[in-house]
Amino acid sequence: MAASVTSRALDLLGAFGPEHRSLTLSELARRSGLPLATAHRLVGELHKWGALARLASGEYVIGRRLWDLGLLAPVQSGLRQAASPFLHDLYGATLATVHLAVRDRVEVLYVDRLAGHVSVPVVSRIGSRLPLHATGVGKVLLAYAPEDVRAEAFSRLTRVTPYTVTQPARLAEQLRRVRTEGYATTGEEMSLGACSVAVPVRAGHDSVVAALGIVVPDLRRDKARLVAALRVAAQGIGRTLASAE
Amino acid sequence: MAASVTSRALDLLGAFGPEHRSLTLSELARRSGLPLATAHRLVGELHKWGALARLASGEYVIGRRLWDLGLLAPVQSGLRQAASPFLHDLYGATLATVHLAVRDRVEVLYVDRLAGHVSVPVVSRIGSRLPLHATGVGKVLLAYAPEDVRAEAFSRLTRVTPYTVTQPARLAEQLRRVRTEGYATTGEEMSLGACSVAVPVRAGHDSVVAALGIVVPDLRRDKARLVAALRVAAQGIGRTLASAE
DNA sequence: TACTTGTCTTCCATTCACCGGAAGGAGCGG
DNA sequence: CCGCTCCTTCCGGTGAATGGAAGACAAGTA
Repeated sequence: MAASVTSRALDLLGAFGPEHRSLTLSELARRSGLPLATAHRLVGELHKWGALARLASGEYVIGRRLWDLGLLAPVQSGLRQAASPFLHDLYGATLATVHLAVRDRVEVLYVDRLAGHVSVPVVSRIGSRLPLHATGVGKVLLAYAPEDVRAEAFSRLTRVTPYTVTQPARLAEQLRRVRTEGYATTGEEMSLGACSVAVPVRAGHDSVVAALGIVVPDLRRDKARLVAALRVAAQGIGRTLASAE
Repeated sequence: MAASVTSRALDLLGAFGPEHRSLTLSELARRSGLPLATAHRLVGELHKWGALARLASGEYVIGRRLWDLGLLAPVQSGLRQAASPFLHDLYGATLATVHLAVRDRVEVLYVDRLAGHVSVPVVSRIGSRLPLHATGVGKVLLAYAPEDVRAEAFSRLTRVTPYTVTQPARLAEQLRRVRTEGYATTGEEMSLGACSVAVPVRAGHDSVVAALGIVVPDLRRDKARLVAALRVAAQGIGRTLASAE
């Protein structure tokens, strides 16, 4: 119950999220469970320092100083740096939305993303987390995940669209094919009108450290070419990672 | 002098910077001017919440939770979104490092960046700030900045390389040419071996809202082509911004 | 082994900064 | 004008933050 000032201030920051990018003072107080007067004082300090900024409307948003700080976080920074040029190549070759993702516990965490002009409906953003079973990169990461993670993921096969795979047996079969074929696909399982292909990114020879995927409106056309392009890029990333130790 | 707990905790976070991505507890205490015991306790709270993470070596780094939060900051998010595909096009056309920057007071703030395989020595990163007078995008932003900003910038023409323009008269002449010609160039003024070209990005017809630039090893070759490609991209971004209101 | 020098961690009595109810102000819609 | 919601300010009691001191640990030196 003991609530230190620090944790209270942090809880105020925690009230923000992808769905709540801007909040009024009273919303902040409500969402963090603090008395209005207390929230007011703490928000004032956060604002003074630059952790929060205030819109013309009076609502608060995450400030630029936190943006700066966040960019310093070593969240897969080696991976992102190594991958960057290959993502562009891949975009150039496919003109599709490109995704680089890692597994964070039982979710997909998108660490980089590259959107094209003609965008199919894509939900992901850099930093967003999605279920492992409903995305291409997620299936790849799940296929090579340890047993306990797979068990946990199978216990929460939520339906997102009518096409989401929610039958454990069918998903297990798909994962088996991912391991033998070396790539995963989805068809409108996360978002209607969007299909995806993804391949694993390996550091050295064994471990899968990330997944590389693209989102396209239709897969029937030239899946083979897309898979080939993905493989070239994934291998390039892997080599870069290996050479950088 | 009165140092509230909140501001102290924030000061601990502020001890991190591009040059100091990982810090030991004692470094944190020193850099923030806090007694070791106090720093220890506060860092513990920040760590528990996920604002800081701890490396195997025992050093602290910015944690993933702050990374998440930072991504929520509305730092030119409209601009970044509108520009993204055009940056890729520009990279495809030039294979050079591409920069999108805005002016933050008297500095250049890089809001997006796209690096190629063969990278010339480039100092910038997303989120980094550099002086206005020593970079291509900086000169563009300075050329269209209000009078007081220009005055302030002229009062601090620091030398970065032997080629940095530090004479006010010469810089003023260059800015005049930026306005008449519509583009700015630099030659090893920020970093040896790196030249740059940049053009303004206009929303609607008048105001310059950002600058778009590329960095190449040599400019003598095909400056005209590069400027043309930059202009196409900048116009595209401007149109997208205008159509999105 | 004993000593040095640097880390990090824990403890606890003092005190001072945080707390939050209450009251006042500002804006809005009926 | 009243009622509603939001934001801001005030202030006395009190419990959470403070930081010196002491101990634990590791690495380097003689």
